[in-house]
Amino acid sequence: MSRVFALVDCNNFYASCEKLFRPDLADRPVVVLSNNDGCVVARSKEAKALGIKMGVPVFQIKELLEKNNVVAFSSNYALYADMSARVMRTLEEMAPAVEVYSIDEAFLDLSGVATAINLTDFGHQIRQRIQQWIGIAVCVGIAPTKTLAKLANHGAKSWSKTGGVVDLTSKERQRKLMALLPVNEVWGIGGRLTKRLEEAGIHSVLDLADAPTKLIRQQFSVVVERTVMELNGESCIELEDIPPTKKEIVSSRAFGERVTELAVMHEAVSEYVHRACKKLRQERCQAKRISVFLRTSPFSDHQLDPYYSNSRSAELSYPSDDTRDFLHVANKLLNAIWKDGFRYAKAGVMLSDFYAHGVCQQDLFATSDTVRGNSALMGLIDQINQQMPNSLYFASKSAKQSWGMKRELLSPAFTTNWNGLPKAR
DNA sequence: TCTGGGGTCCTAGGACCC
DNA sequence: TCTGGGGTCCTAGGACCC
Repeated sequence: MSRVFALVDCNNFYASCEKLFRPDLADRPVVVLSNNDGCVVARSKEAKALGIKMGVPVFQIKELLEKNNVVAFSSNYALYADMSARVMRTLEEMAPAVEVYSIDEAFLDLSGVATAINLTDFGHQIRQRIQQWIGIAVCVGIAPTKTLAKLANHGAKSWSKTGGVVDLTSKERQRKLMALLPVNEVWGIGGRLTKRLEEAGIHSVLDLADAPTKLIRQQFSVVVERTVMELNGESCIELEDIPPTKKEIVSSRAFGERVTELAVMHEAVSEYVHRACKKLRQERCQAKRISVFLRTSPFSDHQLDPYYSNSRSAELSYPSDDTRDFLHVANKLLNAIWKDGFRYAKAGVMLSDFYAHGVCQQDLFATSDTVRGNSALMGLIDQINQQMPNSLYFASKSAKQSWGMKRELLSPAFTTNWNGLPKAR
C-alpha cells in the first residue's frame, strides 16, 4: 500500500494563541519574545508584513516596533502548551495515527484514509474543525513522504489561493512545486548545507531531487541521501506515534543580569539541577552522567568583555534520579570550570546516560540505600511542589533570584489558572 | 545595555584491545 | 636499521529541527 502522510502546522502559533484571548488585537501586529524578552520567536501575519524577521534581537528593532504600534508579549508557555494539547487531541480524534512533532505541528498517517475520502477534502475538514473548536488556523500538507508533506505544507502557507491545503500525491504536482522552491526550504537542509549544495550547482528543490544519490552520499551524508530519496517519493522516515524515550535532559537559561560571582552561579546551577532532575523523574528514568556548562556572551565585543566557555561532565557510581546526588557532583563540576573575572551570560546542566529503574549493574559494595536512591522522598517533594509551586526546595537554592529571567510582558494564564480566566465584558 | 531553550542524529578521531 | 593492522567503543563537535 502506498503511504500518505499529512503535516498539520498551526499558523503563527504563539502569536495566534495570544490573539485568541485578545480580540481587540485582531488586526494588530503581534510578536512573542523569547525568554528574557530577548528576541522575536513568533510573529502574527501583520508583524511579518512589517518585515520583522524570526529571531531578531528586540533591541535592534525597538523603533520599528514603536512606530508601528506592535504589541509584544513575553512567551507564555503554559498557555501555548495547553492550546497545543487541545489541537493535538482534536487531530487524534480525526486520524488513525498522529505523531506530535513539535508544539505546533503534527504528522498524520493517512495511508488507509486515501481510499475512503478525497484527501484535499479531508485536509479542509481538519482545518475547519480546529478553527471552529479551538480558534487556531492551521495549514495542511499531504504527500507520500514526510519530507514532501513538509514541503506541501510550506506551499499551503505561502499561497493563499490553496485555501491552506496542498495535496502533493501526484508526481507532476511534486515536481512543479519543487521547481519553484529554493533548496533551503527542504526539511533537513539548513544554512550550512544550503551553501555547500549551491556551490555544487544545486539551487532549487528539484535540483536536489534529481541529484544522483550515490554522489550525494559521497559528498554530503546519509542524512542528505535519505532526504533526496524522500523527495522522490520513497518514504524513509517513519511516523513515530509513540514518542521515543529521551536520551538526555537539558536545563539551561540565559541570565536576566550577567553573573560575576561564584556563589550566585552556584544558586543558578542548583536551580537547573532541580529542574532537570524533576524532568528525569517525570520521564521515569534514572541517569548516570551529568555535565555542567557556562559561557559569557558570544555577541559582545570580546576586547571589552572577554569570551569564555567551558563544560565538564562526571559520572555517578550508580544511576539515580535523586536531586541530591546530582547537586553534589554539579557543585564540584562548577568549581572546576569557574574562572573569576568574566561576565557570565548563560549556564546549564545536562543529564545523560539513562537507565530504566533497577536495570543498571550494581557494584559489589553498593548498599541497598544507595541503590534505591531515595525516590520516595523525591516523589513526595514533587507532589507538594505540584500543589504549591516552589514551596519546598533544598538550601542551596535561594528564594530570591537576581539572575532569574525577565518576563515583563507576560499575558495571563488564560486557560490553566483560575486567576487568569478571561473576563467577558 | 540589551541576542532563547531543548532536543536528535551522524561522523571523525582517539583510546583501547588483540 | 627496521616498530602492524584491524576492530570496537566512546566522546566531542557539527549539523539539523522547532
